[in-house]
Amino acid sequence: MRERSKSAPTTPGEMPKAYEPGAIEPRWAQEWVAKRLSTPPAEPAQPIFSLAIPPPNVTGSLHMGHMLEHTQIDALMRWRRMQGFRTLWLPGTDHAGIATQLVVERMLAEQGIDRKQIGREEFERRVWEWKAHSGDTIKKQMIRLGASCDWTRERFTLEPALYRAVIEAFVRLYQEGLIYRGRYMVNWCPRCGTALSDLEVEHQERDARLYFIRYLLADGSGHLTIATTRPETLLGDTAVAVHPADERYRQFVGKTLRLPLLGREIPVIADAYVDPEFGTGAVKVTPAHDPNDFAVGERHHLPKINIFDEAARTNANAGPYADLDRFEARKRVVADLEKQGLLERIEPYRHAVGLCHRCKTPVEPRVSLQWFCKMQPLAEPAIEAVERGWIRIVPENNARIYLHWMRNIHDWCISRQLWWGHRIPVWHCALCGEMTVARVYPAAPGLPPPDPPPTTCSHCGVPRVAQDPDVLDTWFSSALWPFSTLGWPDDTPDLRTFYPTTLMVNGFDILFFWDARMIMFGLHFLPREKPEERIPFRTLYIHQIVRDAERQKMSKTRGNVIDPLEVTEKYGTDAVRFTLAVMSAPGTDIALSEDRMRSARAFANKIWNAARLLDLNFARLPEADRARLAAPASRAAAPYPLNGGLTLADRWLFSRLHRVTAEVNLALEEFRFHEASHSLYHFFWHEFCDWYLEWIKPAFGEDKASPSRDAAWMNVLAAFETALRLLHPIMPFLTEELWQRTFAAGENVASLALAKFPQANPARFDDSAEREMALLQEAITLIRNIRADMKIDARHRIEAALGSPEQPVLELFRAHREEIIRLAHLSRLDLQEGHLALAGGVLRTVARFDARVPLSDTDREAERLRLRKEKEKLEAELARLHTRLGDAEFRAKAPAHVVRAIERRQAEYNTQYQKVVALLGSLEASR
RNA sequence: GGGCGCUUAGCUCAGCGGUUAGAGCGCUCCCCUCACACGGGAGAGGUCGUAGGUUCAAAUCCUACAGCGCCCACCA
Repeated sequence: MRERSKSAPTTPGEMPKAYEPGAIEPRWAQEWVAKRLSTPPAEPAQPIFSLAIPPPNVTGSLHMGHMLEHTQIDALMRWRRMQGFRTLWLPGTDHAGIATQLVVERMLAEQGIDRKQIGREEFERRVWEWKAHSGDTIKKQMIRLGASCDWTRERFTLEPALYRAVIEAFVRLYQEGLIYRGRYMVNWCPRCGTALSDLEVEHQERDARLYFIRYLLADGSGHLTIATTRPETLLGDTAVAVHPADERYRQFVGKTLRLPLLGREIPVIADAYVDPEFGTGAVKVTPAHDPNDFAVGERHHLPKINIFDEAARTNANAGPYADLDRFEARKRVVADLEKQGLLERIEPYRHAVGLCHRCKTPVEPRVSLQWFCKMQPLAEPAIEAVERGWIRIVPENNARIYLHWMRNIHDWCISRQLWWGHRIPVWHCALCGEMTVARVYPAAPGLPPPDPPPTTCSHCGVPRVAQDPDVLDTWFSSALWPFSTLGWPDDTPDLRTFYPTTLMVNGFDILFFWDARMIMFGLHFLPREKPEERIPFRTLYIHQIVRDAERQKMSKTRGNVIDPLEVTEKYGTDAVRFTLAVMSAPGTDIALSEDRMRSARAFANKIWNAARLLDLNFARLPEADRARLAAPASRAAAPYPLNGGLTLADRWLFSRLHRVTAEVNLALEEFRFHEASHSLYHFFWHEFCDWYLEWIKPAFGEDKASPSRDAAWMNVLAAFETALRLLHPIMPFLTEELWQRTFAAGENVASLALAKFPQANPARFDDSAEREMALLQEAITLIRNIRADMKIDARHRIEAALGSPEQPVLELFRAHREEIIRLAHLSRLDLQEGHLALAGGVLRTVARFDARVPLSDTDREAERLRLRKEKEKLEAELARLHTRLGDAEFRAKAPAHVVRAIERRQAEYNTQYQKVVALLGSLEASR
């Protein structure tokens, strides 16, 4: 049934010494795609786990932020898929209107080409060219990362089907009266030549100046001084405003001022918007170039004088200052004011400047004709969906941020004066000025035919209509993504099966841009009875922000991106994935460091070599034994008992394995990738490799067939294979390679990616095995400790003695004498009942036993100092515990188990303390 | 102006009410022991930003302060 990989090494005993990701990872990446492992199977009955990718912008290639996002999504996808969910990770890309247009414009600029020279059609053709290139790069990167997407369902926001969804959404909202067109003040980017939404304006604190300018009264009876940060806009002033209750200026209200430089007469008006505390308490009013002044102008019916063109250069209204850049105009205006003695003073002033989110040009508020989407009616259900828990937001404090924003939402400017995007499907009549709406989109097979573009006005019938030149904000199409990609507006099987999607994963930076709007549009457009079935996703998980070494945010426009392919090639995909996962603690940022990647690479290598150790020994077994021991049936039987009972090491290992399994499952449930990774790292390296493999080496090294050899092999292979499964969601390549090599034969799945994810069995938790193993480890460590402190050559075997007054402890040591001898590198081990005497050696003592190494030339002084220190520490600790236990309130109020634990500890410390005192005594006596 | 977050070992960060506070890297000492020097073994290193408070008990909860960062916002 399954098809064994031809490329995987098949001969045991031939593994390279080090893990070579470059030779292994690309092979599996290709094979997973070729075999379509990530296309959800057809059976409809299974539980669904679906996610629509946050479509990367086709502005270039993927950066580390994407890699973090994709690593987390992929880990969850693989985990759920292995758990038997019918998973769909739907991939795709975003046309990213303004961002992509900017990239192509910059590219053309390098060739000295302006987009206006080549025209709209040719420009769009060039952008499509670029899109093909960028989209291809992105897909390759994702495949290389191992992203388990269903590539048969790949989407792009500007492809015909999604174009159609956008047009459908627009037309419906328009017909419902939720989309309107009007002349309002909007944020305008003079470089991009387009309107922006409020969200696309980035505020940045900057040092600026506050100019105090005199406006003379027309009757020559005096002057008013105003303060402004933008003196050049006085060219468009149509009033000066003061607060109605401001005594200082009461006499001025209603009088006429002469506008400096231009001499135009303007009134002094009273408006409560003015803050008497700021500046001089008098404000120049420029209704065409400031949002507040715009509102004042509306209230007072002031004329709006526009002094700038689309590129924020002064126009004819600026009189002698016409045809200047806005900053040049400022210089000239200030210089002339100074010359005329109208500039009182300049103060340094720090304030926020609005910048274009994409190109960082200072935004110019501008009155223009734009399209808007009414938000309040859409926001109400979106608030309810989160308040009532239909959508869970993780980490949950993001829900508060979301709700706060939603409750204060403003209408959304959705039109952009760009060429790259979905054209607004509205035709304007040259004669009557009315609008004609039509469902026009690119025709394609499988789609209903679009409306023909209107040729006559639907109102007056005159054949002089032209399509609105604007395109839609790129986030308009993004807002439809979770359902447009599944076939909406048609009621497709995919939409019925996978919507609402189970999960959305993205960064905080697009919570408002995207998540909020998906929720609003999903709730609005899905033709389903219950609102909880209309939501676009059931859980929204907000991931960390990846920063560079200087803790700067990584972003395409900032240009400080680390190419994921570069580090992937250097350290291996799995190592980078593990690094990202292990640093993914919720609510924190990730300052990516190469140190961590190196350590993750070492981890991969460690696992590789654990496999190699098994492989080398396994290779010596007869082939029939190998087939039998590695067979799925053998692993299913593990842990395999020997002579009716498991060895301590196996009880311990499987106890730990099941606990780690529980930890990993729980951590992934809660998006705690760092906990899952830590558990796996610690288990694999420090428990499985450092202790377990060392412990059992002699057993599985046996050549001769025996029940003990078989038991050892079955157990170690089963544990190792389970651990590979556990690690697969985070390190898919390494685990797949190792699994295919040893375990795939006889399995009915083609890949580890389709194998079953382990489930913890609490019956395997074995406290006594863990306690006993801890005692043995403590004994071995204690002897190694003496060796290291006494500078005993690591190659030299020595004698040692262990003594304990407790029979069970001695029994344990006796039963594992061989392991202690081997792991502490001894030539001989004596076991004695009771405490050990110093007897001319070095004696170390812990609560339940003593260890002694006979030595003639020990450094007694150093040993004495060490003991002194230990004694002091114990005294301090005992004093603390004594006070604690002497506190009646503590005994009365603390839970019984806490009191008992402290009493136990006190008893242990006491024993220890007495032994240390005695030891110190004998050391000093023999001095 | 609001809102949110951070301050724990030299560095980067976990832990967020109950044993002697952890990890990775770095550092010190020993070892190329037949899986791995991307390794093994053993260590050193922290009064958990400051000051109060709550509690039997506080890195962990509360308050204030200091420093750092982010988001939102129409005071020119």
